[in-house]
Amino acid sequence: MITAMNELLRDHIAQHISLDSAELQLVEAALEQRTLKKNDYLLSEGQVCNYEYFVIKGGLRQYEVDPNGREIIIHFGFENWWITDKQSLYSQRPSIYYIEALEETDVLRISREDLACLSVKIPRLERYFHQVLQQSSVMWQTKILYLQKPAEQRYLMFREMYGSIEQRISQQHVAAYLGITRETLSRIKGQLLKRQ
Amino acid sequence: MITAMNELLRDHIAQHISLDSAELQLVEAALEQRTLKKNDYLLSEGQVCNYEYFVIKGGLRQYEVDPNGREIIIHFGFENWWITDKQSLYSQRPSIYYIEALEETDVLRISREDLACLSVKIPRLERYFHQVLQQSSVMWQTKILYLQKPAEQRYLMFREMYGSIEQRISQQHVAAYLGITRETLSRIKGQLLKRQ
DNA sequence: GGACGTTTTTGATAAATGTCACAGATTTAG
DNA sequence: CTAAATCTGTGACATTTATCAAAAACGTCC
Repeated sequence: MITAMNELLRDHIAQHISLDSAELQLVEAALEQRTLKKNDYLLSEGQVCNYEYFVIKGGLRQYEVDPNGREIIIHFGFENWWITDKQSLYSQRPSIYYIEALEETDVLRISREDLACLSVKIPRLERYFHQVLQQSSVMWQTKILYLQKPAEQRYLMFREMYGSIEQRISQQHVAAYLGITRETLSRIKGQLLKRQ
Repeated sequence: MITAMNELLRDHIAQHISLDSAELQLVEAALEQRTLKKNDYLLSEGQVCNYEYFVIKGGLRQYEVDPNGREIIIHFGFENWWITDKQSLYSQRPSIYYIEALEETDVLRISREDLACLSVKIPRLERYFHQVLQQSSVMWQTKILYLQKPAEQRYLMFREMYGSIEQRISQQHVAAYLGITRETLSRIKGQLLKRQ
């Protein structure tokens, strides 16, 4: 039997807990693969989010559209990241976010129900998801810290956190992630270049 | 035997999972109570954080002091909240944060090691902490969203999230939490009063 | 009840960031 | 390969927010 579960996810899990092949097969059975073209949506405002998604190729952005039509990006998801709207997933209420593909993207998804079942059958899996959640919590805390600093410092932190991935994100999306306008970001980049 | 564990925590746990009295006693044995006077520190910059703290009375603020000496508050902790520096706790590296009492405060603390032991003995406890973490994740995500909006909207969201607790926090601390100056916050409050 | 320390308010001014308009540059689709 | 669409850079100007200084309000301790 050919395993459908991507190596990336298997490795990612293995970094946190070890599963035997029977357990891996259980996990695998709960996963579905989905492919998105650029600008396709994984989730739209008003939908109830029912899945956690693991990115195996490509990139996504999670954003809100505010009453003035402005997009506020709160999160990016690239290879090896889990992404979902936890708020909607846990409350089972309509999401206020869009999750959209920035490029051609492959994800594995697992439903809330399947995840709950799996957690009962494989308690160690809860530890894996707990550790993933801890990591993302720390990231969010760091982002909160930097959002309270001036624009230039926000951009520098973005570079540190997203490193090589910066080139895959358009400048307007970086700006929307940092809470500044694209014009301001453009000027900041110009100044940084002049200074170095 | 008199139980040292505060009712607040017992109720808080009971809202998520149910423990029998033997299990409760195990948890209790791992907890220590600490009392802080106003302005006492639970954690200082440079220390490695080794505990998770549950507030049973009073309030705390978690903040960074930036290179210019400005305080950036990323989080408050009041009754019924767990508070810690997860970044330091998980990495066992020195913290960049202070956690300071805003008023006379009682907390229960549990060490990282004891928590790990307890999680093995009482697997359900992991679910409790997972759910607590999920809740705080959602809060942080909401804060990230609002930090990308203008000052007035940040203040309004603060009011919604912290409601009645606002009166227990000085205005300069609210400002430091919202990433604006106290002067700006004062003017915003003035305008809101004039408009309503 | 006063005196002290702290916090909040207010005003004048400076700095940072946003807005709008448009010209280049780059990417995409046919 | 070219035309259209999208993204990025730049300038002039508006708006928001920060800074600094001082006065008013508040709290606390004798």
